[in-house]
Amino acid sequence: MISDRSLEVLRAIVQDYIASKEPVGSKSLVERHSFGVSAATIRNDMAFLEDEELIHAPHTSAGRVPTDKGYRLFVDRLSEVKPLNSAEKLAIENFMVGSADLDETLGRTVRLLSQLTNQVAMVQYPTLGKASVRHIELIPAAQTRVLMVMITDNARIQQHVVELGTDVDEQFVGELRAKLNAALAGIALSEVSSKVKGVTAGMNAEELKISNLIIKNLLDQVDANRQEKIILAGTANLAKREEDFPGSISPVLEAIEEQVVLLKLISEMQAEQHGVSLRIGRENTFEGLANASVVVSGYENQGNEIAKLGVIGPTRMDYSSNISAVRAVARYLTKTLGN
Amino acid sequence: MISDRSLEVLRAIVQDYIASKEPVGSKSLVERHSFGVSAATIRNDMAFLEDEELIHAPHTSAGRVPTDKGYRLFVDRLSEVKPLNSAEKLAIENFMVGSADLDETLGRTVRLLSQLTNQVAMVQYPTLGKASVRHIELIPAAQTRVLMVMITDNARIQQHVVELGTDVDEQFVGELRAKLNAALAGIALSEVSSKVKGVTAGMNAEELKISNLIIKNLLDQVDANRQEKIILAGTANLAKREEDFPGSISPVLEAIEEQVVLLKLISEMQAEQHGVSLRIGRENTFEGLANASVVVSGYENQGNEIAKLGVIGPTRMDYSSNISAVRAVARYLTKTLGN
DNA sequence: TATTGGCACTCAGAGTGTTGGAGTGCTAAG
DNA sequence: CTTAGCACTCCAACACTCTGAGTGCCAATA
Repeated sequence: MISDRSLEVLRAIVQDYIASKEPVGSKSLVERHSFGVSAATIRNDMAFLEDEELIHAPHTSAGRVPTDKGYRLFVDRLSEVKPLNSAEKLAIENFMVGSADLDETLGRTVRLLSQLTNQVAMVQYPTLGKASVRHIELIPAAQTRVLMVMITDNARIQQHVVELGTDVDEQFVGELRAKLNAALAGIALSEVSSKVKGVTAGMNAEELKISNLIIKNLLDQVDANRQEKIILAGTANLAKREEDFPGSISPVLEAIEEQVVLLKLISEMQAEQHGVSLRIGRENTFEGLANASVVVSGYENQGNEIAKLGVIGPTRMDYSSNISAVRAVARYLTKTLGN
Repeated sequence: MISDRSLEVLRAIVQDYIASKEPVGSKSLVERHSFGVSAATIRNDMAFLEDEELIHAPHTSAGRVPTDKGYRLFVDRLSEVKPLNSAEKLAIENFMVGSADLDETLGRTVRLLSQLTNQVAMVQYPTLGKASVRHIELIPAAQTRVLMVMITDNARIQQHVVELGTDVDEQFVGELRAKLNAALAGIALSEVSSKVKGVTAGMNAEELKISNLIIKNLLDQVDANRQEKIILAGTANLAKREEDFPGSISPVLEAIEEQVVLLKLISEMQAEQHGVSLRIGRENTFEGLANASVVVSGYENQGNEIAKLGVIGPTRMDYSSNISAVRAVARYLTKTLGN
């Protein structure tokens, strides 16, 4: 059983280490915090914490540093979420004012989050959710290809090229476009697959084949979150924190450059406490992020979580501030999308 | 007047320095190259080159390092464009095979270029060029806002939110949309501004006001290259080359993260020799890129340059290889777009 | 006049001691 | 359980030396 004082010691170590970036020893610990006991006692507690693998000594006769496990215990049980100060709140308000379309809103959001935390920020584009079809456009793009564009009423545009395998018959494509729009305009995305069936009535085999190709593609886009996308900001913050990443920052850069890695990472993270999800150091399955921590929160539209946003930084980060920043920005984004 | 041998010495210094990353001295120079003269003679030449500010000694009794001016002379007069080896050609072919829509093609291209050069690669999205309007969509996006989407027949989509200042009249927006499409579908972008005028005939003052707002926005999009966009790949390569950037890589990261900076940079660069444009070190007006060089080439569609692509790396980069890689990728992209 | 060998000089960087201080673990006493 | 005391460890900083690569200059030479 871990004593209460040991936990206090762990909290103190984490806090001091985050502040000073130096391993923290028993003596400076009793100086800076009022435990009411001597350094020797603290040392006993530290020995215990080390047995539990919550802290770790980089070498004999050095202070201690929290392990991933130590940080985890800290955020789960010892840290309070620091409320934003008024300057930060103001920054958020100002940043969001006058946002126009989705691209711009998300672009602003990701920059805001990176400025607020001084970390790398990421925002995932929303999934389609409850939107409905506004317009479908088919554009002959090459000899045998058609570009399909779907516009939804939540102002998103999805596009994809369909390879037909045969030459494009412009007139037929025009007819199909009209039929699709007649059948689907105003229809919720969730209803598209059922409503689309009637469209192919009365077609001959050749036409049917082409139509089915295009419709299949359309359906792919409707349910596909494969189209997901993440935008980043503040990559330069990594370089500034370079000393926080043992070895090099380049594996981290590589990881965040790979949309696939980020999407996988994000999708694995489900909200825990405070509506925020956290991965610390080696908890990230991806090797390149072994020295990084990820803070993620979902944001909503019409009451449903539609995507996530968050920050990536060194394991030695200020969890309290970052968690509260991520939460706050997620809330403001939810609010902005509500309008 | 610079003697031929001095130029040879400069070339040797640049080559050795790029290869070894160490300042190069007179002795190792005569060992590695057959000048047919002694080290003392080379030293005289080096003194001359230093007077001309083509090379520079980091400190007394160290070897010499090319200056920006030295690199410039090197690329302009001394270097040959290194043809790609067959492995590289193969890589390009394989990479481009099966590209589908524009997004994907450009995405592949930028990754290809970064792999080929081991530098940060960038690709600018094409300007609208000679495209024509395929479809215009107006979507009420909020109380007083309309999302305008323009689809062109070269498979590009531009969107923007228009703030009307008054509540959206859905029916009128629908009518306007129909009128715009009737007037503009199939019209070349260059013709849009003249053809659009008739649309507002017979409208009352209120309708006219709204229409003009939307039309103004439409025209903005037509001629605007402000909508331009650049995609990046291989940022992690910067971190790997960290020692090549005196100080820190973070100013460089900051610069390339700013689309505005990159766009300005690119727009200032007009093709020089070999169809490639080059900025070396402080030739970049942007301060953060003082230790970086930029290699850029345009790519074409239907015989017109529609946008640019290139790489960013340390001033001490292998110019020959990078120039040829940028050229080759630009050509292949041009070819791919031709299909 | 251009080239060369020789020479004295410089200096960064690597290697080696030396030292001080912060930190530890252990033990015996309170 | 806590504490003071003590012996021990080891990093970091500093000073010092040494070496090798490199330089500039000069007088001799072709």
